[in-house]
Amino acid sequence: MMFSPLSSAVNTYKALAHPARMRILAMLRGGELCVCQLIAVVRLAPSTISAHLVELKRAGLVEDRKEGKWVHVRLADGVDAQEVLESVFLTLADDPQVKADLAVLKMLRRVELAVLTRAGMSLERVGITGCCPPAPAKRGRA
Amino acid sequence: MMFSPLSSAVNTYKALAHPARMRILAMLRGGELCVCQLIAVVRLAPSTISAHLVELKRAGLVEDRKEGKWVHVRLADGVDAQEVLESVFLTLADDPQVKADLAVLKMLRRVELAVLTRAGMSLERVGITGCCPPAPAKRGRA
DNA sequence: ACCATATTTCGCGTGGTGACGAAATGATGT
DNA sequence: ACATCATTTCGTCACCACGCGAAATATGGT
Repeated sequence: MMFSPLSSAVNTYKALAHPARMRILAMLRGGELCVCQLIAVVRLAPSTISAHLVELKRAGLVEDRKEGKWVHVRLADGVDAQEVLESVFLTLADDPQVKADLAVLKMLRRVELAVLTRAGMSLERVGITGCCPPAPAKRGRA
Repeated sequence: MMFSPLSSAVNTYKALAHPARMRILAMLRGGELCVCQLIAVVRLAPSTISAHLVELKRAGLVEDRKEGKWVHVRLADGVDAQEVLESVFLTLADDPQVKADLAVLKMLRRVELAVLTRAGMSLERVGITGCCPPAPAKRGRA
């Protein structure tokens, strides 16, 4: 499909205008990731993450690749996207949430995908604790 | 208010993710404009344009200034915005809609604001014709 | 003071977005 | 063939964005 520069720019910015999608892009900066890893870090339902990825693909910002049981996602290498993404990453570099994501990711990369998925994409269950909510902490003691 | 880099970036992109707002920004590139001029070119209800301007102000992309009966809008000079806007303008430079807007604007700048507003912000009524819909053309003859 | 008028605010209808869980899909491994 | 399991699609719900016209606000002219 052919779109005017205006509407394709609008589509790009629409895709960027959501925290979860920005976090995903920031994580992909470090290289290709499995969808299950994104689910684990962003902590949204698989169906929700999937929808966000559809949006990012529609905007031409990411591409995916099926490898066996898993789907791997990476930043698109189109010139169009590249430029926008660079400016995105500059502002995001010192965001606390993004930094936390990258820290978790560093640990997560050492966990086999099979282990992660068998744990239901739960970070806690693969030994990565206290990253986002320090614990469920049902309201009771400190 | 203080926002994290992530959420302020999201807010910025949300503000950019609408054709009318992008067109407004592209027009402001050429310098300060009266709200009534924006209404005339974009052809949306005054209340709608006003709402879009509120959005752009919230995102820190534009500032306004009241001069007598009229409100003048200009691009914000914050460093944050400046950088994003430049990349926006590059992609928008050869968009047909944006180019048409700028052409209309060139003519509009020679029309006094009082004349424009007394014409109900109608381009046709100030002698600028055939820019967007070649004519109402109620469906009947060619 | 009063009227005209440029812009904003308000209220409302309509359509789209984002969340989820349940069900479908498609590839693996037994 | 069949069971398993990662991911997507679908249906649903709540909410927000965006359009408008009517009413409110504020400024200038008479």
